[in-house]
Amino acid sequence: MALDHRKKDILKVIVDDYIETAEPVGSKYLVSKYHLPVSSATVRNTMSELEQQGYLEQPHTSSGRVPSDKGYREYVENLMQVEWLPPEEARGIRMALTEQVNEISTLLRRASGVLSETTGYLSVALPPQAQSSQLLQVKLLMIEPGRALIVVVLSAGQVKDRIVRIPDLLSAEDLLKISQAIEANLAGMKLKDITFVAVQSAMQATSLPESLLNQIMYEAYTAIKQSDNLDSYLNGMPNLFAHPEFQDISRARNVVDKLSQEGLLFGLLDRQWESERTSGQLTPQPSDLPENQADQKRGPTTPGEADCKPCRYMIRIGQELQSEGLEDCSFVTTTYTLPGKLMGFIGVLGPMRMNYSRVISHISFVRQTMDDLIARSARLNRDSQHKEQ
Amino acid sequence: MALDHRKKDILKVIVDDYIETAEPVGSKYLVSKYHLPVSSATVRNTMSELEQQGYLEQPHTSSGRVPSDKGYREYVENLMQVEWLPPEEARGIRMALTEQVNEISTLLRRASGVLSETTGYLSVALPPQAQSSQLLQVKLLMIEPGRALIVVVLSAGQVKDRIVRIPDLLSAEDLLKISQAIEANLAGMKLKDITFVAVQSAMQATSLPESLLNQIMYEAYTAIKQSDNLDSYLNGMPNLFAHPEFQDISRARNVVDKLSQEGLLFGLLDRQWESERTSGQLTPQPSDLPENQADQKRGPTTPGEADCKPCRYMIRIGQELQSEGLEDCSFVTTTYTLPGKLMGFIGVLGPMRMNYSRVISHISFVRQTMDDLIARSARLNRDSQHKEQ
DNA sequence: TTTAGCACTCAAGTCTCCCGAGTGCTAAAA
DNA sequence: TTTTAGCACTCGGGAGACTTGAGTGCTAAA
Repeated sequence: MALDHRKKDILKVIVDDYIETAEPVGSKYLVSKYHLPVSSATVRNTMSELEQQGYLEQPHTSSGRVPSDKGYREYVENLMQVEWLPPEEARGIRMALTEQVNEISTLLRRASGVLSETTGYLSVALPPQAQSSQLLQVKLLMIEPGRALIVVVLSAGQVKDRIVRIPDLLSAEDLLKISQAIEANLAGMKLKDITFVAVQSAMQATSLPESLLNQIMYEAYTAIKQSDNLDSYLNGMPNLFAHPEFQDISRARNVVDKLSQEGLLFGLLDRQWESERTSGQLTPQPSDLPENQADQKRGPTTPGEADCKPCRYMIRIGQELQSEGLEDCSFVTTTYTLPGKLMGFIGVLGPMRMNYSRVISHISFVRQTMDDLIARSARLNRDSQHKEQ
Repeated sequence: MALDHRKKDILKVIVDDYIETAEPVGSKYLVSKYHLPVSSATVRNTMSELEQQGYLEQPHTSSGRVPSDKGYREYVENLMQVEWLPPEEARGIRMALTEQVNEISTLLRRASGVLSETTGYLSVALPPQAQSSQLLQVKLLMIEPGRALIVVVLSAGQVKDRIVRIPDLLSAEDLLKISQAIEANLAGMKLKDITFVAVQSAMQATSLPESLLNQIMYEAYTAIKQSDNLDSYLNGMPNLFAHPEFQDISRARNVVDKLSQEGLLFGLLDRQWESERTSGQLTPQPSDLPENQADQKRGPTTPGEADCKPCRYMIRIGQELQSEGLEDCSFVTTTYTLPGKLMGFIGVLGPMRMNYSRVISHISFVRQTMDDLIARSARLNRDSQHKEQ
């Protein structure tokens, strides 16, 4: 069932061209534009076979062919060439990401912004799955009697705060006691391992009257548990409208609708999360990790950029997204890593006809740069900690 | 130059009908649909005069009339009737806003969500202009050597945190000292009155070596000053696509483009801010405060809702927005108030052909409810503080 | 196995025609 | 003086006919 050489060549050229022009491609046009060493009739026969095998579709009789989901899948797995980023562009991206970044949230905002700008599609960046983060600190600050600010600091520099109601009688000292007790008992635990009972028993160590504690216990627990509810960064919505597949307003609306739904992106990425953990196959097709095509090995253009190679990424095409309204879209995602086996996601969403090669090289580079920055910052901290001792 | 009675009637009916149908309205149709006591010829004459006076436009000869910017302006100022919210709807909104709200940011998120859902347009909610907020607390929490979390608490329960680099040598105690010094010197000041010199002199009271302080001073200053950079809440983008004026993708794109520009909304609202302060006229037309039309005085349907009356709001129509890309839109905004003369904004953006009456009644009610909730919460705090003494 | 040739298909553009809702103007009616 | 009836005119938009051209499948020859 594998495709012979000619079929591969022709399929590749068809997808390349369709990505470029958004027009169904025909046999004669193909031969003349790409100087194929065969006649249009031969191409026609090949196309016909590719169609029978499900790699191509015909919008209507007597029109050119268009890649099917399966065709794109074959293309991204075996046919396309991922180009390296031109060094100027790489330098620009690196600078944009490096400047003035103290927090992971700033880095994510930048990453998303850069991706949408350089690819011309929609991009999204999600903070690490905080459920696996460790709790580092919990602080309770009195705002005014009856209201306190609870600040939860997680590993990898994630911070979440929220205001909670507390019993009027609690003093600033009580709050200090409570937060110290929580920290003493829960610091270092993973968020997902923290239970209500754990919070309860931690707080009982404060020897404060139980009646007071009862009122704040639940607030503290939910504040801690929900601190994974961090912000996602989405950029480039207007970019989508530039592509011909979204000229039809109803499609555009479907997509915007979907993307506005809180939680949808998390859902999509959870699936990747799953498949990363089990490092197994994806449901629709074994799609992950096409990281080692032979034709990709030609080196980078500058030695300085040598440390960026295409990395683990996942591509979901059309139906594979299993999301009504996104049938015409593809989603390329990858994960960045933080110390402590934490992972977060960045992704680019565009029409199925997106320039996969371009997107992959950009997202790879952004991911690599993020990993570098994070690692460097972690190293700096380790060093300075070392120095202190 | 004032419009006589018939002209007013006819203009009102035209705008009403155009808002409902989005079709240019013609004379004969108008007479038969609304049983006007005059003939179509008379209506035609009147329309022709209204057009000459600039209240109506004709998309092309031999088509019906459409309101112009000026026509809408006359409509919202003198012609439309603002209906009260049906009590069930009011109750629903009130419940949605009341539930589990501890923070101003939650309230804003809810308010924006409710507005976009109930009006079917796009809505936005902005936090109070923090430059006029008072600084209440500044806390510095050690995250790890070299990095600290600075938490800035403003009046009205606004909280902003960010991670800053600090000299490696600073200890947790140093941080405590610094934050206490800042609080002691700056607490109670308005954000806009805080200068770099003030921070500087505050921190010198810590008697820490100047070399250490120099490194953190600027960070602290910018963290405090930029704490007004709070999040805005925008909902209902997909709603816009449902309206016929945005079926043309390029218009839709213009709007989405504009709205994606960080800062645009703030800019639009700054202008309102200005005009609220000087309580003077708006540039294009004296547009604010049409709050006392006589025909609006018929009471609410239930006594329970009696405390909600249409409030100060501002309507900007088409060109008045002075924003390229939003020429076909209108923007209805109002301000909610917080203790200490703080003000924030909520607004609804829709096609120029939006249902102003509906939007105004909803936004008024939401504003009123927000003000109530905020005031009640402030009262509770005052009471409990009182009790403690 | 490949190619040349031919007949066939069909979307999309263009042209024409026609309909109807709408207008402005004028002269008669109120 | 104001309103109405009547009439001629306008023009967007929909329906239908026609053309064009890029594309296909099939068959027979190279």
